[in-house]
Amino acid sequence: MGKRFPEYKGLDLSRVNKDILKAWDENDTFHKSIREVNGKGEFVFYEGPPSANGIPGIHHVMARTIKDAICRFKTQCGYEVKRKAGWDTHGLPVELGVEKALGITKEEIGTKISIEDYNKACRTDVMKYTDLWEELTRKMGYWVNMDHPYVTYDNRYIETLWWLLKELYTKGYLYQGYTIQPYSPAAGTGLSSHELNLPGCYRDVKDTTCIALFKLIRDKKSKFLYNNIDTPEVHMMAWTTTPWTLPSNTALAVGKEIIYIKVRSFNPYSGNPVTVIIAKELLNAMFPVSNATIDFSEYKPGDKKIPFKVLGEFTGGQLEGINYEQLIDWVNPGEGAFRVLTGDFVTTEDGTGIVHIAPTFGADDYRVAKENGVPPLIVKRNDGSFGPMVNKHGYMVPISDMDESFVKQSVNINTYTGFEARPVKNEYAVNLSPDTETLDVDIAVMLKQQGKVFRIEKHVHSYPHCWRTDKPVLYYPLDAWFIRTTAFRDRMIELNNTINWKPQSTGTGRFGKWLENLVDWNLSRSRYWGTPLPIWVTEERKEEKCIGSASELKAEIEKSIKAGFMKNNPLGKFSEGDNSQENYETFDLHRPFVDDIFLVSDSGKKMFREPDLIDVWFDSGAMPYAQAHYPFENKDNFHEMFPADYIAEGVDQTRGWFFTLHVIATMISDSVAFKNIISNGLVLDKNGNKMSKRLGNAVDPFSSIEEYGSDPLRWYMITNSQPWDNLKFDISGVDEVKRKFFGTLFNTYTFFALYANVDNFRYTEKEIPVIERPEIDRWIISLLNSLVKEVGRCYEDYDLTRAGRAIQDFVTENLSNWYVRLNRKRYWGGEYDKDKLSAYQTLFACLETVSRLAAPIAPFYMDRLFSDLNDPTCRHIENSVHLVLFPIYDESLIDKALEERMDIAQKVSSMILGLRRKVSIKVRQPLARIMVPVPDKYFRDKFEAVKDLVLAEVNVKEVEYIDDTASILVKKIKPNFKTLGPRYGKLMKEISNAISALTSQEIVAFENKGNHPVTINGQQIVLTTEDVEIISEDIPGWQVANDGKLTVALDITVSEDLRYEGIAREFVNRIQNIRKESGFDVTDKITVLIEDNDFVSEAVRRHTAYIGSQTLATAVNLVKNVTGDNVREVDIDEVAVKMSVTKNG
RNA sequence: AGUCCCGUAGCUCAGUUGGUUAGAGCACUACACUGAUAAUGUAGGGGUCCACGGUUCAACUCCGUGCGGGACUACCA
Repeated sequence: MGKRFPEYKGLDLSRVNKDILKAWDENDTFHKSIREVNGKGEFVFYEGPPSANGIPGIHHVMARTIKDAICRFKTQCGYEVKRKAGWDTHGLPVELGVEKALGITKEEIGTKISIEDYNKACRTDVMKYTDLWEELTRKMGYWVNMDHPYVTYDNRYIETLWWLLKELYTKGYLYQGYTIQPYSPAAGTGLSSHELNLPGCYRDVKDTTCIALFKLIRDKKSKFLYNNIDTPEVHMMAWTTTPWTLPSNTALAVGKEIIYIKVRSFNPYSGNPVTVIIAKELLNAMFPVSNATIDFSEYKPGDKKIPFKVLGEFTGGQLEGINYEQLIDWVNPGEGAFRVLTGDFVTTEDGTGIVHIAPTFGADDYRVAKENGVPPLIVKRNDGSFGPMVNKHGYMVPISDMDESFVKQSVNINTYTGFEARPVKNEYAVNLSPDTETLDVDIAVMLKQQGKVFRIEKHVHSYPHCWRTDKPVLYYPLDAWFIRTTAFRDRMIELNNTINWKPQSTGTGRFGKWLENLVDWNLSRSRYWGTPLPIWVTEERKEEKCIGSASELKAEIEKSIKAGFMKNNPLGKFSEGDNSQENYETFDLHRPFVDDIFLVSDSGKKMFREPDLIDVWFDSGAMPYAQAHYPFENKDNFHEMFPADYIAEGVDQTRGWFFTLHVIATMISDSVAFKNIISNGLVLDKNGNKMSKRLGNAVDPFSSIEEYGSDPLRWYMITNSQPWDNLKFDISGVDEVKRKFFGTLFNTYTFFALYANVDNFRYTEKEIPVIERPEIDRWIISLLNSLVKEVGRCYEDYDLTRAGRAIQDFVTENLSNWYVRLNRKRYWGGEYDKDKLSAYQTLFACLETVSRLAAPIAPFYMDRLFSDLNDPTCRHIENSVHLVLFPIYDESLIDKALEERMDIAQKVSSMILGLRRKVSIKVRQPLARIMVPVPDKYFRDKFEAVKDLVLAEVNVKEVEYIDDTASILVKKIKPNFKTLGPRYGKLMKEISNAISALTSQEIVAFENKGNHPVTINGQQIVLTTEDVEIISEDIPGWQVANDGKLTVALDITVSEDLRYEGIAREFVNRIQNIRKESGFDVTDKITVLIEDNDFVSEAVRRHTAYIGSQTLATAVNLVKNVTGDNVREVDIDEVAVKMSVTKNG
């Protein structure tokens, strides 16, 4: 005798979680699952490295379930899925965390704490929650290989990054440029965006603003503006809150779609006539409506009210390309400047709808100028370097600081002299008397004198301030290293089109649009804890070297030692070609150690490392290469691990990891980095708010797993909504999943195990061919095969949600609620015959297949279910569902006609039960017959096949078919819009009316003839039966129910015979209850004594055998007085009857 | 500001290529059922399918414009 199927008291998924984890450990199941079957090869998955300096949240369970499920599925398909774990260790969050913990600021690094100690702290801090992460990974059942995770701070990892950077550098794709960033002249440092978001940083200040008048140049392009005007010139008006940037103006921007108008008026300061251009919407902000009526002849210079007249309108697009004269001629920027551009950032919310562009002092300005080939205004300084007109201290560059020949060539000394060396904001100067006019005011006054300004006014606006010095921030060009991603834009778009995105819209939309608007990747970060830029330059920046490996660095240092720039070699102990961790721990490529390495240039000059770090996104984007320490290792088998078949992360990574993976793979390997991708949405709290520790609405994954186990959590997250929709996480939903899906599946198994053990079913008998099994078995087998097909297709398509929902639907609706419910009697009692065996084999197959289908999403319980089924039967050698291949469906077992028949049976049963309910006749009371109208010629055969099931389910003896011709049916007719619509179009409404107007006789005639002519608007139309739907709606005098085309009537007459039978069934019910209450085993034989009572005794007499067989009673006796043990009084149709039920012998 | 996602019952979600009674589960109410029982069945209430326009014989579905929620990116002259 083999093992029994384990039986359980209750379902404790938390317990299952723990037990299965233990089993996985003991059997080393995970490592065993990393194998290939049938030569399937590898399925490459990349793990997006989490940062272990934060505590894992419930959303990580979501993202990781998506990763895990696909990997498990592919394993089941026979692929080897290696999935190396990794840790993201660099970056700002780590640094900020350490700064907070140590109570220091960025400026104090290097003074209060050495960079070395600081980085040491970062290195420790970043791994502080490693244990928690590993615990979550384990408990949630996320199978990822943690044996040798890649760590981004590892020197080997960094070495690959350097190699990649050198590849880019050598090809000319890594270059130095500048970018406009918030900069504090007082502190001499750039500010990061989070520093600008510190409270109190944005402050209202009162600045002098002005609306400057830019004089257009009259040529072919601008010709149309000079029609019907009486001034020689046309000016464009542009507002600025920073007049000090006006000398750096090199362009104007308008909105392409914005409507602009030409206005004739007067300069308020000089009183001279002017013609100006302004956005139509802002006309009245500049020219009050009331002034429109003032006669021009009445105006005198100096008048407060200035008349105006609109002369014409045009779009911004028409203005594009027009040239204008430089507003302030201090420095000549050279060719290409002073053009009107179009920019999408231009609005008509304030100002004039025309934006003054100073590429050196605004990020938008910089971008739009660059895109249009407009030069920034840059001066050459006497050290040979170039820079904006304002120096790093916030002063206008003194002429003495400029390069002599540059001054001669490009600077107007006459006009500039009065302004040079002045601070652009008075706050930057130390000893300035408080009443000193600002540069803004003086520039405005100068423009006023020249007639180049239309309005000067004080304006209060919000402006960012440096949180350290309290002084205003400038947007200022700062040096930075860039990757020339724009050179690969088209190729990246092309490659992106080959990627299978889930959802597709993220790929074509969010990601695709991002690629189209690509700008070069700014790689520089002025921080401490990260991958250093491997570039050394000489002091005058003429010579550069990019280092691409540890051995190269070691060799270069040797040269430097020879040249006398270094005393010893920090990489002295490093031996080339030895890829061991020990060898790579003999040195450190981080700051400050790399900063102390000086190299020698080819011409013999000392070289210093560029102090920047690289963007951490490069770290993670380079992960396909760096996790393999490519090309120092894995050079020959790299194609086996690149590109990835599949990755998955949150949609917030679109511009992060997804992008950097794509860029680097495109630029280095001319390939995609991943072929399939699921980007999931956020996990919100149940009210749709973002979870945050601060608000206290964050859900702790550990306690949820502890309470429910991982499976319900995983199942809920996958099936509740599509992963890319935000998930409103509600723990009661997890509870529901537990009850509905896992509870039902567990119940089904328990039911099976109970009887299989009673009958000693061990699946040792020969398999009964499906064709020989009863209809209902073939039905569930057909559905099961359909399910395998559907679920496999969904998984293949990376659609976990549909897969999970299909499984759940099968288990709860078809398997449990229909198949098992209708078949209960086949399992219990009776002979161990072919029918019973068929029932066991069928139910076993369903349960076992479900365990394999659902294993990717619910790895714990499905493993339990699988082994519970497999241990006694040994159908598979493997002891875990995760080592067994995914089921294969048999198309020949899918019988759609059978599925349709059963659908009819389910609907009819449901309708009859509804009717019983309506007339309050219990299902236990047998009824004589139902009547079913036959809607078409196939129906009768279909129904015959499922007749017995229906009759048993609803406890009715007979079915009677009613033919079409019978006149007792009341028919209803409905037009079939799908066939009529395309044919008759506009006549539909009339046809519909005509059809509904048909009488019952006409409908019958129509049915018999097969067609029916109608006349609509004088047009003869012949309707066929295809064009309408005829249903038998009612049978007068009967209890009738409808569902779509199906109609059923119930005969509710209860004859004496039926009455007695009903009472007998009542007894069976009571006896079963007593058995259960008394704690009898299902197999115990009993003796039943029933009080001899006029009302019920006839029923018992007639049905003694029936009662006995149903309740395993060896004797059912009527006695005068019931005595002895276990005497009870039960109610049979409101009559009290005494009876006793006792266990035999 | 741009790009993308979402908006269907009190809640969570389905809704195939447009076709006329818009579904399921949960919750609620009532009544049943009970050898699967931490289940189950039947019935009921509950919907301007976010709004407005358009295309069409016909729109929850397609198009446009808004509104609301969310994500990312950029920024305010």
